[in-house]
Amino acid sequence: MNTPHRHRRGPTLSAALQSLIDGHQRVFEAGTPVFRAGAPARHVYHLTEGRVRLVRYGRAGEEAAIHVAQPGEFFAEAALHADRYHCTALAVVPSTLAVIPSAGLAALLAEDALAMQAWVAILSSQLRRARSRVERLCLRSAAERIEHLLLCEGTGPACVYRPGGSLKELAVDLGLTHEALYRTLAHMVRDGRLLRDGMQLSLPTA
Amino acid sequence: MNTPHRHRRGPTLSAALQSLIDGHQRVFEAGTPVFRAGAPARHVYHLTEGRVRLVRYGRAGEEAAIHVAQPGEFFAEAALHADRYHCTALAVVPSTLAVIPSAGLAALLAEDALAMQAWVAILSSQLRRARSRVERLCLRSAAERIEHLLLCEGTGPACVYRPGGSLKELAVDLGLTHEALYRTLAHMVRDGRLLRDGMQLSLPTA
DNA sequence: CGGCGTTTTGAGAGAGCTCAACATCGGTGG
DNA sequence: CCACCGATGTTGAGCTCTCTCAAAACGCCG
Repeated sequence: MNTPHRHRRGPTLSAALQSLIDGHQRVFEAGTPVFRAGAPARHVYHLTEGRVRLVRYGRAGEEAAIHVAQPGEFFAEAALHADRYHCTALAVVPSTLAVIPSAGLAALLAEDALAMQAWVAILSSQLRRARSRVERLCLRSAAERIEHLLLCEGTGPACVYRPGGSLKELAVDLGLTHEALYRTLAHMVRDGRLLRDGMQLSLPTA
Repeated sequence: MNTPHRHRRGPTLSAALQSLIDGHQRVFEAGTPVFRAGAPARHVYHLTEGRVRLVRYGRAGEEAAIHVAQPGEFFAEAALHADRYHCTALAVVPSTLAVIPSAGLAALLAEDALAMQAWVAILSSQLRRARSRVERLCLRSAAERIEHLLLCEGTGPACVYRPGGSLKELAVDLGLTHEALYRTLAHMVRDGRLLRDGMQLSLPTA
């Protein structure tokens, strides 16, 4: 049922930051609210395992997802600077996450320059990836999105990319249905625009 | 030709940060590279006016935009933590921007706690908006994207939203063609799912 | 008035979504 | 060992929505 190592690549956390995470692990059942909009923003969170949806609600009760947190991600970082949460966080599957008092985190960042550096690096890295994903989703065709993914997230000159999870999850990441992704992958391989070795994708050396 | 106040809402910059921006303004002609991939990462940038594309290139020379910076945004913030730029930045129109030495910025952040706090707040805010936009672009229909925009970026209970620029620019932001946006707005107003007063959009109180 | 850009509407085509069927693989239990 | 089950992977056919190309109304400014 589990996929062992889902932690996304990114800057390494400082030891102090890591211990802060390790010391506040809690488990939330599926459907449980982690926090609610309007509540005092007293904690920052780090998702270890599972999935958490951050949503806002309209008058008519319609739901809008602001973000879906993945394992290895911080969320509600704004609790450091805001009084109250502006959205509601819901565990969509059984999830374990670190519930970090924002006061404690603020204190650590204020006194530990290394931790502060790590924190800024984490935010920068996440921002860069989110922006990249925005541009990817603005591309109209499935093939363009896949090429963009390899160019931006692939490693080495061949832009080798190995998805963290299943192709189904990759499809969600690309804003496609899994059928469209399968078809497009097959198409691109047939046309010589993509190399595929099982789960490993790369660009042909033109 | 110009739209006077394009600066996006967000945390206020500290005075020290603002003076750092004001002191390093430079103008780039359209098409001019601001920096190139592989070059030593010695500056962080803040776009005052214009537009800058951050791109990566594949083997075959194909271009992939990582991000398109808007006025009021910082970009290449990662220059604080990385040795070299991982992408190329190109001015797409004549642009004025602050070329901030990363060493100077790092020094300021290290000694001025207020500036550091502002910096973290800026990054958090940008990250939140980028994540929200990712979710918006994952929605399939134009109407859903518009509703999501109002729910996430609108103010007050009616989710009043006034786009910063023209509807044409808003369409780009939503990942739609301008035709699709115009049509969908008209459709939604006709169906009573949206209120429109000139440029001001809001949700009907259900 | 005469451009220029935005806004708006029309018609056609293409791409991805939806629904559906089937293959494949790993695990579970009789 | 094999039957069964669920999840992932894969392919097919039709439909819907957006994109594309086209044209015209509108506002703004020289």
